[in-house]
Amino acid sequence: MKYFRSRIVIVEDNDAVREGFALILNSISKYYVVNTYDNCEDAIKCVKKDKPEIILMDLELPGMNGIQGITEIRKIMSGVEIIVNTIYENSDLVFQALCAGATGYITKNTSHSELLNAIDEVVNGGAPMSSKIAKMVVSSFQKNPNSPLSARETEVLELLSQGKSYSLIAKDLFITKETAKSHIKNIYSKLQVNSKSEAIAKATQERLI
Amino acid sequence: MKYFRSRIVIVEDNDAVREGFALILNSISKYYVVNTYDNCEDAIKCVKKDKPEIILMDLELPGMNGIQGITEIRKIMSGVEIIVNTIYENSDLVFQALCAGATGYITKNTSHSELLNAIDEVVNGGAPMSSKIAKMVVSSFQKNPNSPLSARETEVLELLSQGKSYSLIAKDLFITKETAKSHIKNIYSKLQVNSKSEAIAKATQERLI
DNA sequence: TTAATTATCACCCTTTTTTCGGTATTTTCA
DNA sequence: TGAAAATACCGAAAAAAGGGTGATAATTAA
Repeated sequence: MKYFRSRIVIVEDNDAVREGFALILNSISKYYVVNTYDNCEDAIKCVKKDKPEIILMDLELPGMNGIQGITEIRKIMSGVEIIVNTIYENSDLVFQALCAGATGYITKNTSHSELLNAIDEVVNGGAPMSSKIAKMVVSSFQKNPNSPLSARETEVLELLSQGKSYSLIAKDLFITKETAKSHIKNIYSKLQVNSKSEAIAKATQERLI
Repeated sequence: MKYFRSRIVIVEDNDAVREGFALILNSISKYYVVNTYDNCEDAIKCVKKDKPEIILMDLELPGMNGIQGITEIRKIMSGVEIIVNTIYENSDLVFQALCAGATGYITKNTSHSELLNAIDEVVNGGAPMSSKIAKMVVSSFQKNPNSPLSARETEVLELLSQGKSYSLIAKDLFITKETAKSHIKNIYSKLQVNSKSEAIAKATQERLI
């Protein structure tokens, strides 16, 4: 049981939506809307004074965009939980927001009660997001099943990505350095790259490892 | 609206739990439990015949473990949705399961109705998981705020991880190749590594980039 | 407000590693 | 019975790593 109201800041450029959220949240005893902003810049300036536990944040804002905003706010208050609330359900944006430090990502077609649930989830250490977003996030972990590489080559690539040299890879796989070299040459030609780090970059992008 | 019952397979070694699930699911018109197994090996053998859309899978099983099981099943039926249902809420296991191809991960303290919700979520293209798991997954995207590297060094490391050579990095940052080299040397000493790919591996592990 | 430290930039030389271009045998599997 | 994969070797050229040095700006600590 929480004894204090959760301090919430809202960053949202649509006046009606922003004021609406504030009204709803303030009507519930466990929440307390400290401040609301229609742009990131002002929110960043005041975040130290506002000391919110949770920030409800739109991404499409005039001036600084939401992703940069999240990054900046995180630099100032690393502990704050940021829930993105946007109309966009674009995979790049989702990953950018999460990487920048968002805890949750919910789209604007969700109902008010779901928004309240999302806030509760965050308070309880969760990471609220729509099913579709969750699926995208989970998919990003999964290997590409159509790898052009053979099993052995994948094994070699795995070791490469662990930072191992030719000699170490050879030792690990009980083959000669020259053989490791051969495998790597084939990997490069299949992935159309010509260095270890390029191979790792491509393999990571295409989730071959 | 779905017109056909979702074909479900259950892999769970506890007889009571397994039969319980099957009974509950079969009592609901939109589900149909094709088969149940108390081990991975048998499930793998029959997955082609069973043609499930969804597999409900325990991880602690006699014989082959659940992670390997997921990998094998995915090789045979790449489209099947696998929901892990286990008592363990260990981060390594979660990531291993997701990487191996699990779509959802729910722990065994969730109620039956939540389990049913999870199945529905999967049917509708979602990725069900508990708040705590979701938070772990989301956290895995977020940068480590306590990086030992300077801003410039992080920039260089970012380019390194994109597979760029010394000369390309220098060109991108409008510095000489020798300066890029200096930065890289410093990065190596701070991360205690001695090659590009080791640096990338360490940076990825510690989420410095 | 200094003094000290850190960050950024830049150069040189040597050694090691990697890359590129080949060739070639054996094993495995469809 | 082929084709692909895995194994192994060689030499030249290019890139990276290891060891230094040093200047200037910026930031932090005393």
